This record gives sequence, C-alpha cells and structure tokens, in this order.
Amino acid sequence: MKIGARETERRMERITSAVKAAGVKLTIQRLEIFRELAASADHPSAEAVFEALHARMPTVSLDTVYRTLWLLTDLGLVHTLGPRHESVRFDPKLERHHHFVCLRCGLVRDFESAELDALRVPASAARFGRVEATHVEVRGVCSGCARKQGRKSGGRNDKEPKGGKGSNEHE
Amino acid sequence: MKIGARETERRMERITSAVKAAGVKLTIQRLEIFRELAASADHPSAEAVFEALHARMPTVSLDTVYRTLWLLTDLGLVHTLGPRHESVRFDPKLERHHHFVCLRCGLVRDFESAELDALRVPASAARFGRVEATHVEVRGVCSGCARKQGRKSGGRNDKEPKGGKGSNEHE
DNA sequence: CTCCTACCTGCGAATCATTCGCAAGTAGGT
DNA sequence: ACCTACTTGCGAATGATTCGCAGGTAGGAG
Ligand SMILES: [Mn+2]
Ligand SMILES: [Mn+2]
Ligand SMILES: [Zn+2]
Ligand SMILES: [Zn+2]
Repeated sequence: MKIGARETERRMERITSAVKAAGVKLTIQRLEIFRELAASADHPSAEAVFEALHARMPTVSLDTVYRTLWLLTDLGLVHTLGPRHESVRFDPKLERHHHFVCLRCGLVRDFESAELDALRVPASAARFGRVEATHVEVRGVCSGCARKQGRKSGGRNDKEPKGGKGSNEHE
Repeated sequence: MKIGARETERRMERITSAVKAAGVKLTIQRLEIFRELAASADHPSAEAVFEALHARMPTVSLDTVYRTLWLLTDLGLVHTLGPRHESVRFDPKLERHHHFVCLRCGLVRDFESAELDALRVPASAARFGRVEATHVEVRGVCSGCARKQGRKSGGRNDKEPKGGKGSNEHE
C-alpha cells in the first residue's frame, strides 16, 4: 500500500538530506530502498521491502536492505513497530493495565491509569475493524539505566550486553 | 522480581482451574512453570522462566517451558508483550501517530487522535524513569480478516498462512 | 490399586529472521 | 582519472523458537 506522491516526495527529501548530512554515501541501492520505504503505508518488514525492490533491482541483497533500514533507524528517520526486545515476553497479569518500557535494557513495568482506561477508541482507529483492546506503551529510560548512563553513543546496539538472560531484573 | 503471595496464589488458582477445565494434564513441570510465571512481575521471556526454574528443577527443558507458556497464552491465561509479528516492521512516518494492529494477519494502520496526543503521562508510569514517548496500540480484527472469518478455532496459529511475505496487504 | 493410552516430555535437528566476515565494487573527494 | 574508506553481495554463523520422535506418565476405567 502506497501513500501519495506529495508525501512520498517530502519523505525522500528528508531522508536523503539527513543521510547526506550524516556523511553517508548515497548508493543506488540505498536510494531505491529509501524510495520503497518512503512510499509505503503498511509498515513493511525488511523482507517485504526486499521483495518489492527485487522486481526493479534483482541484484540488491536482503542483507543490504536490513543494513539500510537499520541505518535509517539509527538516524531517527524511521521507527520500528514497538521497541523490539530480544525475545517474546509473557505477562501473567490479566487485569487491564499498561506498560512502561525501557528502551535501553528492555525492562517492562506495569502501571494502571483510570484516565487511560476511560479513553474512548477514536473513530479514526475503529474504522479499520473490530477493536478488542487498546494498550498504552510508555517508552523511556528506566531509572536504573539512567544512573549508569553516559557511556556509549546512541545507536541501535546500546542495549545491555548479551550476558545472563536474567538481566533487566533492575530495581 | 516477584509479586505478593496473595496475588500469586490468586493467579495459580485461576490458572490451574482453567487448565483443568480445558482437559489438560497437570504435570509437575507445568505446575512449576505456572508457579514461576504467576509470581513474576517482570514480564519474563521463556528463557528467563527456564533459568529460574532450572535451579529447582534441573530436568525441565526449555522446549517444555515454551510449550507451556504458549498453552497458557492460547487459553488466554497470560498475554505476550505486544502482538508479536513474524519480524521487525519499519515505519517511515515520523509525525506523532498511533496504530491499529490486526491480531489475525498483522496488518498495521496509522491513525491520529488529538485526544490521545493530549494525554498526560500518568505519574504511575513516570515514576519508572524518564519518559520519551507514549504510543497507543489499538488491537482488533481488521475488516479484511473479519470478512473471511469463522473457519479456524482461535489458537495462536490462526495467523495468515506463511506464504508470500507480501501478505497483510489487505484492503 | 493396577492397567492403558492419549497426552507429555526431553532432546537433538530443523527453521527463520537477522547478522557476520570477507573479498570485490564504487561514491565522491582530490 | 585516481584513491580509498565506505558499501555490497554472499555464504556461513547466530539466536530464538519449533519439530519429530521415542520413551514416560497423568488420570480415568475396571
Ligand atoms: Mn504487564
Ligand atoms: Mn505508523
Ligand atoms: Zn533500563
Ligand atoms: Zn487482518
């Protein structure tokens, strides 16, 4: 699904200038990947971008698509759907509640809010289908991570080191 | 991180009775996995549950932990953090917006809402750290999936068949 | 209480998405 | 036109999750 040419153009402009400003080389594959992504409204996966591109450019590799998408993500030019954690996380609390998610370490904490629960689903969302639930995700940096801050730059790999799976047991 | 014994007990009760009602065998490993999960407040991964359990029960396999957690999920006794899609999805729209996510096929659509944007972050969430953004996810079944409905039961594998990566191109 | 059997479990191999390592290719400054 | 650091395309490596299968057991029948 594609968006209007006007908006696509605006995005391409923003992306190319930002990428150029970052001192990154503008290769044909990058330009095409930008174009493909800038025109889409369906939040494509790397694979989807790759497939779409493959018709026009049979030589691009899936790996390059991944590298380019992460490049854009690191530059803040695209977002990913929901902060990705390394693996699925399970929640035994069935009562209606919401989450605070630490972008650094993946810590997740519950919180309740009568105000949020009272919210009505906007018609702009309801038009897409039958709504079953709404969930608010507050993203930020947990106090634990804020303390031991500073170090690294800000790229995508600034997560807690791979070590013990039992990390994010802050607090 | 564990929650109070009172609440843990309540959850164990709910889980065991529901599982029994579903005509599923209550094995020791299942009971222990239930116990471990019911007591946790940190949204553990299967691996985390496995690790924690490994101390008490050195013989349980990670695979059984996975199978049990998905069993609970299918019975609606636990939830997973954010509807899992098969892979990362990228979003080129930087303007503040929210998402409607189809639980069946993974379709994701943008929607805006002044009302939602106006929301203040509740203190109950802000206490966990520095908030950077809040995002509302409305989950439901898209009109496309609603149309071709009925068929299958309701388990975790009722997603669109694996086929072409370019699915969820509904509408 | 014992017996049976459909349902479980532990394992090692198989999948899948994503990432690495490296040799060959090229954007872009000089 | 010429360098060379940054990029690519691959095929192999990873890491999370799932499968296939052979042996084990919950729990209902007798
Ligand atoms: Mn929760
Ligand atoms: Mn979006
Ligand atoms: Zn953190
Ligand atoms: Zn759908």
